[in-house]
Amino acid sequence: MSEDKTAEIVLALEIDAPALADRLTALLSNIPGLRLAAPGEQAAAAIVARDPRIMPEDIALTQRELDVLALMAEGASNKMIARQLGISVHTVKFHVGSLLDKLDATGRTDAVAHAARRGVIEL
Amino acid sequence: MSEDKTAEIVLALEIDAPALADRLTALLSNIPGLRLAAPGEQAAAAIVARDPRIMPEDIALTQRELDVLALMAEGASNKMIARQLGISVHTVKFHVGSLLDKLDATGRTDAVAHAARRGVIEL
DNA sequence: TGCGAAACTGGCCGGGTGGCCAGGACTTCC
DNA sequence: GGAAGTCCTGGCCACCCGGCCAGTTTCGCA
Repeated sequence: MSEDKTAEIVLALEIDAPALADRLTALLSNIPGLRLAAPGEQAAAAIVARDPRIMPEDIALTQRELDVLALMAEGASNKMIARQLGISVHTVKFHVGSLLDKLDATGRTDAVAHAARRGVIEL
Repeated sequence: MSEDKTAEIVLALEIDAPALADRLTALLSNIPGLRLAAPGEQAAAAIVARDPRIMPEDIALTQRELDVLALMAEGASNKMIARQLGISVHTVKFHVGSLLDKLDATGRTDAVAHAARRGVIEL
């Protein structure tokens, strides 16, 4: 398990589109210090698709809503969020309500999942 | 804006670890046909971390717990999960309780976030 | 064959959540 | 001077959630 810091970087290629995958394979196969992972092999990093359609502009969320959303993603309750932001629980619930509406979610768990899916927040 | 089929492939580098990011930047910055994306720029693909330590083998979750977890990630309530799996709400709550325990979460939202973070589920 | 672990179900209850109503203060834009 | 948008607060209430108690069956293993 010698972790030589000059060891090759193993990169996994996780792209479905054959055309793009082929070109990346060709481009990356002859780089000293870099190696593409064999199927199933553990890799330090992976190349994944970035479909632009997934993120149609950050959905109009206000700063306060983003604050609340971030704390929701940490599993914080309304009470904890209120304490953290220095506002009342009622106001938190107000913002959560707006979030559920804007994110088209049925509950706070769904809201966090939706937000994470479209890159509004990072888990 | 001609979409030449030999156009550069734009690759986003989404790696937190500075050391790895730097090495990848150095390795990938002089490859004809490949270009690293500027911050915020739309990319065809992205390089993301694949740290094995993050996933210490799928944490011992039973099949039933995985079923419940998947539905939780969809924002389903205990009642909906019960209906979906054909079991009672009490049993759902039992599994949710085990999930909270095993995932070290304070609530269902936190559980889904934790599970997504360590790759147990895919959002 | 006995024993424990896992899965399933139930009742109960305190507290959390989300939806509804209402109001006020502030800034920005027309 | 409005009008619109954001942010903040309160009360009320049905429902959901998570934790507690208890029990059952089923399974694999020693």
